[in-house]
Amino acid sequence: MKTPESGDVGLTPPPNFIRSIVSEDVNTGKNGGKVITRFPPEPNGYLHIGHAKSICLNFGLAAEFGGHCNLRFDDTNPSKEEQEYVDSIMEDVRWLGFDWGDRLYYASDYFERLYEFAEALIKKGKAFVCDLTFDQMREYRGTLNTPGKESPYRNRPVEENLDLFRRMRSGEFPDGSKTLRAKIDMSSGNINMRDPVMYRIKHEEHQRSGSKWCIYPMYDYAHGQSDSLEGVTHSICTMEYEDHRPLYDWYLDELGAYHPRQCEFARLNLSNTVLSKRRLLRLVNEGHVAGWSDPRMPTLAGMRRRGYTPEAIRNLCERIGVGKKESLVDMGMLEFCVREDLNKRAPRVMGVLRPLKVVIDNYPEGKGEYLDAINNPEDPGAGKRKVPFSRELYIEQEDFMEAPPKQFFRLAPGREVRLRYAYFIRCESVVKGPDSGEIAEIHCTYDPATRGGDSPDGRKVKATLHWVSAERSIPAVVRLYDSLFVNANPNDVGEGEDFISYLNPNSLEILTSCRVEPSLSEAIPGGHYQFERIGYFTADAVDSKPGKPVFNRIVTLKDEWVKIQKAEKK
RNA sequence: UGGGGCGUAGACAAGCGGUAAGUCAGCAGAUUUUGGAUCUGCCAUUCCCAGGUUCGAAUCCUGGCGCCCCCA
Repeated sequence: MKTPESGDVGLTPPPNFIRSIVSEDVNTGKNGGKVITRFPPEPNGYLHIGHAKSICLNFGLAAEFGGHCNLRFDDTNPSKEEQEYVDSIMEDVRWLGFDWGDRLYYASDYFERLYEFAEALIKKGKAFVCDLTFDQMREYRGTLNTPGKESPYRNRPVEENLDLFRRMRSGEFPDGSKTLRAKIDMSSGNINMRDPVMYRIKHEEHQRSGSKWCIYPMYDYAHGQSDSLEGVTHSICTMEYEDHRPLYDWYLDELGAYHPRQCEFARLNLSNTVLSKRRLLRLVNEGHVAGWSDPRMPTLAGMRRRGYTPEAIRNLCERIGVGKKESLVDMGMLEFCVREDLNKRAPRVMGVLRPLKVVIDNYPEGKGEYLDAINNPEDPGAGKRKVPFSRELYIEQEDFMEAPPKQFFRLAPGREVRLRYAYFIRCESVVKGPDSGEIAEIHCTYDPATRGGDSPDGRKVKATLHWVSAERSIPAVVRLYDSLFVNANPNDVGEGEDFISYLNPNSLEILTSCRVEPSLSEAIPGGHYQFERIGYFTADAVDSKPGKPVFNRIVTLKDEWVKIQKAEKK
């Protein structure tokens, strides 16, 4: 999968057992050497990074073996699905960089075919109409350790089943009064095989088929047959469906239909966040986040808003591999992927998050000048820009210390540092606030001979600071995001505990008095920038406006100094 | 007292009978007008445990143990 922004994704995909299976099937000429996969989301939630793993796998395999991947909405449940989700899913898959072409399908389009299959099974004596209520059915099902009992309706004659099923379809019976069940084995150790329900009655409007149907197929029944109808060769799903495979196979075998091969892989877990639909829904509904696309959410919509790139996400998916083992991928891996991507292409800019005023006493009052700054040292083609310098500047509060520890080599009284692309400055004095004793501003002198940042006499400084002109910078709002949860695995909660209690109270900090270089007045919404020495940011796609930029922090830069500080605390 | 799956470093993950790849993290150094980036070196005598087979086992066999999923 190539994109204009990054052409190196997926060129040499690492080996994994699913690729081996597909590759072998291709080599042995199975399915005529064709590979057709599918991504089958249920349109009842937003896609998250766990889905991205599946999307990358399915579309990636199809691309690698010259096949294709279908996008199929598994919209068999009329009560839970909404157009909002359908739209967001399509947007997210496209954003990730994949294209299903004209292969957009809906399971609901197969309702008629699915119905015919069901009648075929009835005629074959492999399915029956059951009058057990929901509760009775649960009773009859048995438990993990005890076999179930056969339904008293199990041996209805074929003709009666056919008649009843047709009347179910025509709307003669109320919701829940009857189901169509497969006749398999009530004593199976695999509970999925204990005469599973194929159809239930639901007098509900379906968003696509309207009121045409009042019976709807169950997932297990609809899914495999949909795969079959589409000629899918490899039906790739997550491990929890491994138990369902015997049923998947059973339907197809009894029907004598084209039989795709189901393969299961372990779903993705990411540290410090949650990826279950139920939990994400709770975060949204209980207002812990500002909706599905809150930049802290692991949804693709949220990650996009946060500023993560599709390249980074695809790279992550490749790096983590595909296996059957349950795992918890460290968020650090994702962060590495974004840094790696953005380092190559994000233009560098200067912005001061927590400003501290610096006055250059020996710089002429009223004077101003423009200095050359390199847009991206990693990309010579990115060119240069002019940054305004003046007598009064802002630097980062944390770049100055009155009484620095030994390892701090930024600005301090009497010490000289470099202002990036500008001059060497030396701190001469500190002015404190009237009451609090807080540092109000610092006074420095500059060395005119160091213009641009080089010293003709070869003297060295230990630090280079970013800065902005007090007068010629513009205000900006910056939102600092951190992980949503404080513990690595919020799913792993003790008895009676709620994952909500592990929410990170500091997952969002909004800074409103930031100053950024004037070029950022035109920051492109959704564009990516590296604030030198701080991190990668995106101009918020919704809130950022010309002249009034709003930035989201995607990820910090690696920072040796915070590491040192942490080490010293210990 | 059923069925299915999984156990290789702090986190991922190759390996498929010939003597433990790679990535992230970590550590050390070089370099650096971002304490960024880059570069170099280090980081599992051992693969859940115990037996067995073999000249040789992470890989094969037997028996344990642990974790996950399925009745919701």
